[in-house]
Amino acid sequence: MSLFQQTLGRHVDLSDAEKILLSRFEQCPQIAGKHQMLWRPRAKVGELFILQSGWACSIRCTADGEQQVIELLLPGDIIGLREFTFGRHVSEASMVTRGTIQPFHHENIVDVIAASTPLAIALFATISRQEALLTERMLITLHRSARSRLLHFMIETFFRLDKVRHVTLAAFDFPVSQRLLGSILGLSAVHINRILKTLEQDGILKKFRGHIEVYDAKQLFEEAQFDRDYLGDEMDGLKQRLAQLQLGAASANGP
Amino acid sequence: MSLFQQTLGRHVDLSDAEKILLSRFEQCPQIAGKHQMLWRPRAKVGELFILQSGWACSIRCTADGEQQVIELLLPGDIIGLREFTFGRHVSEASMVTRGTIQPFHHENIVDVIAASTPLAIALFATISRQEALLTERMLITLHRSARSRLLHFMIETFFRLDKVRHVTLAAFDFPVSQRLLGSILGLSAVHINRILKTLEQDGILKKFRGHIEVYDAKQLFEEAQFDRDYLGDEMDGLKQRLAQLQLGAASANGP
DNA sequence: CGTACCTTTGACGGCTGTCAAAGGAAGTGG
DNA sequence: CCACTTCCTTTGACAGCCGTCAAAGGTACG
Repeated sequence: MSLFQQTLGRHVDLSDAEKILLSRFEQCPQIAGKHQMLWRPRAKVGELFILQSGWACSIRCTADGEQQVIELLLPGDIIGLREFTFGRHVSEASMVTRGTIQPFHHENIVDVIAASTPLAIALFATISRQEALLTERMLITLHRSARSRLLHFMIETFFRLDKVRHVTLAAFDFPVSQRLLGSILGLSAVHINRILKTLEQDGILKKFRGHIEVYDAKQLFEEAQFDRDYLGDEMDGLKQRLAQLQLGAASANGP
Repeated sequence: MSLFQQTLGRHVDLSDAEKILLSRFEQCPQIAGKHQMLWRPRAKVGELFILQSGWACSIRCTADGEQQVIELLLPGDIIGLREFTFGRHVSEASMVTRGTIQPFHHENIVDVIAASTPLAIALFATISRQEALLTERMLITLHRSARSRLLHFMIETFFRLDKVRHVTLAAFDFPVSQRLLGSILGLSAVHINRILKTLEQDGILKKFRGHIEVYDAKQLFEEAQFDRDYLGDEMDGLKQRLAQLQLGAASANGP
């Protein structure tokens, strides 16, 4: 099963027909270089991308040339999902590392929604989870210290990675520069550096160029006050109704 | 045309059949009192609400009893849309003022999505706009001063109100206490008060209990660096594809 | 008429940004 | 393989925004 099917399949059970529908999106994979821009701000919304490998982010560029990172995108994520109903992009998107992307036209999402209610719901669940990530980040930004924010972001990213492909907390890849961390968390790169230094001194973790080593997971989670609830994939309340709908459709179309 | 139809109709053109489908949601309106809680945190997701009149908000309550406001909801908004695919609520919702709400079960959204692709897309557009609001608020929180944040929030709320029912910038209702403003913007009530005082001294605006009077709109917009892009309803790129789909469906079902 | 909440004001302190400068790492082209 | 450039990391000094605490007056609601 492909990464994309796996991602949407976290929310609903996919039939063979639906897998075929999705496989149409997974053609023409492309290599995207580090820092490659995927669309320009204010460009008409057209191509979206499934991120197969590598990390990406969406960015807002302010009038005074500052770069503000909106979200970090990991393998399995759809780049641009948040804006596919807009006429024009309000953000720009670019690769954080080199990676593989599969472009598709935003109109194709409409076709999928029209063709399969379960997939439509799965897409809703996907965008809702994305919004939940954003909500959590906003609340934490508003109410916690820089150190707690940084720790929380590292744990969140670890869990998101772990869902896609098993990684270990003790040591995992984390190709995000201190400057980029600052842009994501709304802190200066200087301050990020100071925090990282104290984290190392306190024996909690060490970020060493492209990866993180965690020395004291217990204290890490304690300080970050991490609550996994918002990362859940389950959709219990709706699966039942989807099953009813499919039964109804089957009997209507049946012999 | 009802408020709800008007809200979804901002994104797509509604057929008569779709209006009938939506009218099913708009039964049994209820009065909800000030501060009335609409669901408890961690409750199973069940009833959602169309807000017909009055203001509401969704809230996260932390372990230490602090209240963090996630979003402000205005007439025409769907309360709980962000969480309808989740098994359990991660937030709680409550009324800011007295108002009217129309409850419906979250499974009904699935039925609407199954019954009408244009309505499904309109719901996507709605949730995407909600996410855009959140994104904007997060970026502004991360990168702007408290004063700029407060001004920006006031303007945003004005435009959201103005979409639903024409209001004037010179004087409009704004039933949000200084404490609540603090919870929304992640500032202490004390600091909100200090900012409001300077805003009045600078001749920009005055918040007087339940409403705002704007004295100097030009300077207001200038300081807030307000950019309307993210509030747009248009969905140009997808309307065409929706029309194609409907034509296809019509010829398939036709005589 | 009393109680609870909201607003207002002052003093103080800490977290975090800005500026500046230097050393290190990595990618590029010859 | 080396020189060069660019970006990233590290460190120090200093300033300012905004939170916290405390207390008093005002307002709404029962």
